[in-house]
Amino acid sequence: MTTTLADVAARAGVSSATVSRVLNGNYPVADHTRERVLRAVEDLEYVVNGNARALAAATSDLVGVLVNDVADPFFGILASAAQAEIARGGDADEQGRAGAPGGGKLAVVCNTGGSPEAELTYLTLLHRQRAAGVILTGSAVEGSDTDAIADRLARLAASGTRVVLCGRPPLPAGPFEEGAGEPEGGNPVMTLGFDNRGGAEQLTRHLIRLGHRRIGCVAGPVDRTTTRHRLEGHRNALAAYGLARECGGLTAYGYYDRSSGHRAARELLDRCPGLTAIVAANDTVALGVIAALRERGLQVPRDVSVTGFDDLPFSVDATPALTTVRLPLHEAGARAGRLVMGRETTPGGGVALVEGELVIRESTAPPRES
Amino acid sequence: MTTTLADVAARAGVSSATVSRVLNGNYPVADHTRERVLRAVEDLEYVVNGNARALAAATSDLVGVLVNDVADPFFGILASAAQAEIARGGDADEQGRAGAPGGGKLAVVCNTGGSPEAELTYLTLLHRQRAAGVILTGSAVEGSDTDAIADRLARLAASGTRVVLCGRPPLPAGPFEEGAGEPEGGNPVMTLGFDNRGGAEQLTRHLIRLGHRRIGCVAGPVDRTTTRHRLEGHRNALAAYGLARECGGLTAYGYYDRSSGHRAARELLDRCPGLTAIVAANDTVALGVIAALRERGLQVPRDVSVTGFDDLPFSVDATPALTTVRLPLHEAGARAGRLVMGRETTPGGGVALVEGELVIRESTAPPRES
DNA sequence: TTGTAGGCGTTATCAG
DNA sequence: CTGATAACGCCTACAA
Repeated sequence: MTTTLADVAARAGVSSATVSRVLNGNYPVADHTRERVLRAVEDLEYVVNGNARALAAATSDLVGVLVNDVADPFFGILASAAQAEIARGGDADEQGRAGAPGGGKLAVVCNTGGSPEAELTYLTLLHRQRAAGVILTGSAVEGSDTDAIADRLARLAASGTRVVLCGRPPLPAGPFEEGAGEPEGGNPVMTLGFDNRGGAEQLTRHLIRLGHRRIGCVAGPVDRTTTRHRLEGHRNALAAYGLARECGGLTAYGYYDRSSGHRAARELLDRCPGLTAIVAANDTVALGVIAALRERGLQVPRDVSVTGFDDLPFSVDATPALTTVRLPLHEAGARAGRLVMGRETTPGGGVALVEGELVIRESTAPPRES
Repeated sequence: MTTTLADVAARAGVSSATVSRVLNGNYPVADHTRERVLRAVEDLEYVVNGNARALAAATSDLVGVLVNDVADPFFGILASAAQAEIARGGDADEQGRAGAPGGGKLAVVCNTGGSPEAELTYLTLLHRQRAAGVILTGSAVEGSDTDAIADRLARLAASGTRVVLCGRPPLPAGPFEEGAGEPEGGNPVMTLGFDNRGGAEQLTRHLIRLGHRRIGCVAGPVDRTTTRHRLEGHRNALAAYGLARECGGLTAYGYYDRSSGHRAARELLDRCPGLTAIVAANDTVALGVIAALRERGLQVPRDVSVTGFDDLPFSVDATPALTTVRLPLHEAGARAGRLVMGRETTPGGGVALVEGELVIRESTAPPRES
């Protein structure tokens, strides 16, 4: 049926071992022999069986990149940067030979839809395939399968797969990783976190300094870590200025998408018409908020100031251009890629924090004199 | 080291064959035996080796989705929809048993950056892994590796992998597929094309009917099929109104991104200050065009009308909201997913065309009286 | 430099 | 229903 190494060997008049050596280039082979083999490969249109190879060599060149939503540029940028770095090659250990031309590995991005079950499913599949590495991006859902996921990640790492968490809190230290070392022949789980708390706090402080006193907040889904952290940052700022009580109830939850922002803004406006500013869960949500405001005849930032988060590419083109916190998504993705390839390591404790930068544009201004 | 089927078998006091049967659930096994086996699997935290399985069973549950750029929502939406459909399960042939919980297959999206070499690399890797299916999205580069890619696709299909082209022209009929049947035990290569030509023509006609006579065009990269088709549609409309000569030279090429649109618009403006409308390669490019216009003190649509293409989610939030052609990306992706799972077939000849729909919003208006 | 042979972890085919 | 025992296609000591 399909042509195998043996077929190629037969046609080239050599042993299958020789063909293997030619293909992997990790053993000396006489030039003329090599040529004969390569010609046979061409003639037969031979394609190595990756599964057989992985089985025999006990190594794989698959790296999984799990994201909440590929359709969301936030993850798209992260994934794209990671992918480029992974494909680049130059792995720390197994330098030189590797399946992919160029020496790099094959990054496959898996769309989890933010569902813990889907994450688990993909993690299992990747484990089955004995993936070389896994990057898990995006906020985790608190509760439900947290333990199961942590468990699976720990096992993946223990079995030699390199695991990187990006934009998600580090795993709680398990029984094995109390010391500085790695758990028994495995790799440590590395973490690249985003400073969501700090970023959110900057945003709200900016608003308060501008003179705002009644600030609403459109948060993400309740059960996600990112939501909680951004909310904490917001509340920290509020508390620092003694505004906790005044704005405490002005929070509406929703998804990280435009329509949620739209809906939540209307809800907030109904609840508190005196609002002068709204902090959105992210840029996409902010767009929805602005649309809702406009529909009510409110101008941004004249009547209401609005902030985003992430600084996605479109934010500068929005009208008005969004005041937001820039997360270096591209760099973070690239760094995660390098980490998973073992080409770089996290400084200490396996946890690095990526800072956000306040970007002030046109969607925020002092509240109107009233 | 890692626990295998044999380990589980030993612990459960059965043969490895029995364990395999329990795990796959495709053969009758006594209840108490099954339980014992499952307990052993739990205890040992056993994870099947996907490679060994794929090797022995000669089947894989990997489906590759190749995209030009994950960071671009156009592809993100396509990939996300396809992924959902692929994970859903319910494969035509191998119903019931399948590696992934839920019966579906594992969709992995591969970022090619639009480079033919990267496409080839991924295709090769997928072929190596004996992928169950491949969806290739986005425009093809004309020239260079076209033949190599077509060849590889044909071979993939011939070897049983289901191949779907989405948003890309069909493969030239090879020597084998002249008849209606499939090439010798393989699958046909199915195509889901977008009506780029028709969409572009509608856009330009809309502009002309509005009264525009000097229409510029910011096209995509010269060598891509999508670019060529959209340009053809544009020129068809121009020709239909006898405007071909007048606007013939008003075309600037660039990438499908914002900054290219920005640069190209300035170039066009310098070349022809009398321009009253600009047709952009897609929505993202249109955003750049609008930004450039604004920097020159030109208002959209009062001074210059602008159109996009694709109708990505952000287009309705742009200022002014973009007049564009909506491509049903989500549906197309889902359909491609169903096709690659063999759950649906293309009507006739393996080629289906997806129509775009003209969406008129605020970025176009009649030219100013001058 | 090249060939031989054993093994990687599963599935599938036969008996029992 | 369950247990041996061949494949599956490739890699890699070990020999020559």
